[in-house]
Amino acid sequence: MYLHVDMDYFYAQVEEKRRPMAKGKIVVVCMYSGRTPDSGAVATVNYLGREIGIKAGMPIMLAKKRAPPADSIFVPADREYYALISAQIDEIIRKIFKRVVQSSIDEWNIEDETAENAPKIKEIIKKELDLTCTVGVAPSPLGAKMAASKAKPDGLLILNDQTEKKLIEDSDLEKVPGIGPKTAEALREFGVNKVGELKNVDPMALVETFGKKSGGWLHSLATGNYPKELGEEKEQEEVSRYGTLKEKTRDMNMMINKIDELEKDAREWIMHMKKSFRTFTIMFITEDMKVHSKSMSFKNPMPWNADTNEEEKALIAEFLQENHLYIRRIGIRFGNFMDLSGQTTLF
DNA sequence: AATGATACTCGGC
DNA sequence: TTACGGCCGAGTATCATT
Repeated sequence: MYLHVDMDYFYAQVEEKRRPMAKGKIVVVCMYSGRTPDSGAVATVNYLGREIGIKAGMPIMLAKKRAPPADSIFVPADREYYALISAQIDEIIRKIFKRVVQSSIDEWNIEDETAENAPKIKEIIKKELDLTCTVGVAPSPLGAKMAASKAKPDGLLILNDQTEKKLIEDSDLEKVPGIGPKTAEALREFGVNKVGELKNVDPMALVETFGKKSGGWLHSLATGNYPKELGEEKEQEEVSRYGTLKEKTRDMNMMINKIDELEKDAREWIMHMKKSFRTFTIMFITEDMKVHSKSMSFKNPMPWNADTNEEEKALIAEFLQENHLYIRRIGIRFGNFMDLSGQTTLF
């Protein structure tokens, strides 16, 4: 039996509790880019805002056009604070359950003998933090997550073998976690509009189109043969920081300055985690909003404060040579970590 | 031919 | 009129090594 806990409109709900001002208002949590006063995107919005069509990912300017100023507040996302609240929720959940895997800042997967404790999670989180969540319970982690999606906000939905099967088979393609707009569109080419209709597609054709892993998984949705186990908790494998440039540019100094600013934070994380890194990547978001990247790996693990200035410049120069578009946002990513401690056991 | 490493893109949240 | 973030892991093609 699996439980899936999903906090309701998490960032916006946390902001509602934190600001008495927000009571009864549309709350739009924004990631401001600093490019112009209102440029940026919506991270999330409460249900009052969703009712009038404001959505995550929407440009802030567009959201402002829809929101009556007197009835709405726009607040900058404060991820450190949300991470703190997330850690408190994590602690609460781990006091109740043994097998827990946190899958994002506001979602948890749990394995338990029964569904009995599902209402208890909701009660305790409400009582201790005054936050609502939705809990899905099902024979598989996938079913539990889809149950939670269906029941939100502030819901509880418990499925058995039959109702889980039905929920998945009757589901629209995009409502299955892992099927996005691209996969859904490609499946429509096969004449598939609901998950259950995947039964009619030759598994080989799915593998052909989507690759071994994804194709096999899609086929499993139709046969009911999808994974029934909780995954392992994994250590973070990469750390990245992104930023928006003041203006679109192809100027090396502008980009290097931004990278230097961004990587400080990422490197601090590496230091705190007592890691070394072997791979780093420069990410480019061009004026057409497309994402590109250039990466390289060192033969040996590098300390958190290793100087990578020359390598960064080389990757940027390479990108500029291959690509003629202006760059709007830039980012840096470190990965391929090695532990600096506890290596003695290797010998 | 098999296995592993690397570079890069996709997409969820 | 247009408007647009910052993360992270999964997946895959291709290259290198044996």
